[in-house]
Amino acid sequence: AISGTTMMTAYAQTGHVVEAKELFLRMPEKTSVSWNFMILVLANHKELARAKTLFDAMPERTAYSWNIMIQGYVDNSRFQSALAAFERMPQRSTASWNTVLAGLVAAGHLREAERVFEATPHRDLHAHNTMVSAYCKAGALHRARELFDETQNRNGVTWNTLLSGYATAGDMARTRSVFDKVPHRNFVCWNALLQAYVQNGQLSTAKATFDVSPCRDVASWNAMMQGFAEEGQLQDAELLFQRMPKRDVVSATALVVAYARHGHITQARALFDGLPVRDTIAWNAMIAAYTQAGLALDALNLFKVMDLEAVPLDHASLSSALDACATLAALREGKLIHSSILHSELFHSNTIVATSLITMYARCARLCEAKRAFDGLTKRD
RNA sequence: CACCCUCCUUGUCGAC
Repeated sequence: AISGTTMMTAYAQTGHVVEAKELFLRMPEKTSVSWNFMILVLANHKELARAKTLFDAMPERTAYSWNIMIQGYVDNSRFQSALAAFERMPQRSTASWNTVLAGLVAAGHLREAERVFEATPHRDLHAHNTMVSAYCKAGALHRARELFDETQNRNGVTWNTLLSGYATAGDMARTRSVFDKVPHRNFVCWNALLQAYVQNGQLSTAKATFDVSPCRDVASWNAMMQGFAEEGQLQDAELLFQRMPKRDVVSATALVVAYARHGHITQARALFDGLPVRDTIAWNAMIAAYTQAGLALDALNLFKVMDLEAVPLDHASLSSALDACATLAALREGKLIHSSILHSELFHSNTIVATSLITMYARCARLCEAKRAFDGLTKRD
């Protein structure tokens, strides 16, 4: 017999969240694994409030359960809640420390991250890798290198992190020398080198790397295609897209954006409509394409469809939609979006969304004033 | 004890 927990896991992994939920509720004896797993599913689907309710209702919370909640808060940029949970939990595992560390890094709090790193009882390889990555993101490559040198038992992630750090900083000499020293180059490593050349405008070297790479996957093809697109070589990008052995939603989104940037908005939309899988970023890209083409009404309409189809919104979706409202001076629509933001409680502390909200209200207010002034004028006449 | 949570590469947006 298949256990309920196994069945539930299978449902959730195939995207059948509702079925997983029902099964969980019907399970006569809920195991600790099933509780944790249900919380994980809810947290991953941005249903943090429900996850929290379940978390509170659990008979026995392990460090694992706490870690899921902390990660959920981090994913939703609720860093205060993450820290609060971290401080409240009875015993912290290494994963707890690492989750909080990664959360602080994601929030851009390097000093705090350093403090947590120092305080971590068991600083494992994950923690080291997270900090190397943090220094790279902050442009502190010297510190990244020092920590890299101090790190025992480096793995592929450690090497790849430093390599990408140099690449982002535009230091191709060090990027290359790190690459040459990597003990076992994996797919990420080769792709990181490829991307390094792409993002530093060395498309022909990128191409050469691509051609000799023993590790070519969909990410390699996508990176090359994006390189052509960014150089304005739309036809080459298109050709690559057609020749790719495998395409995913990333490939298609990149081409949608490329079409749009070249003014081919209809082609972009056709490609978008034909996608078998459309994630949040794909929708955002299409909406932004309309906005940037000055087609604010199309942008707003597509946003409404996105919302209707229950695609998870993020700060970029909301920001684009609000920008469209601003352009159209659509105060009513803007207010609707605003209230749904307040209702969802997901974007309260998001500065990007807040900025778009202010812009929208400012623009509408100005127009309203203008309209009032105009009305006043006609009445006088 | 094992399992499930934490780190690296490709697509959208990010306020002088």
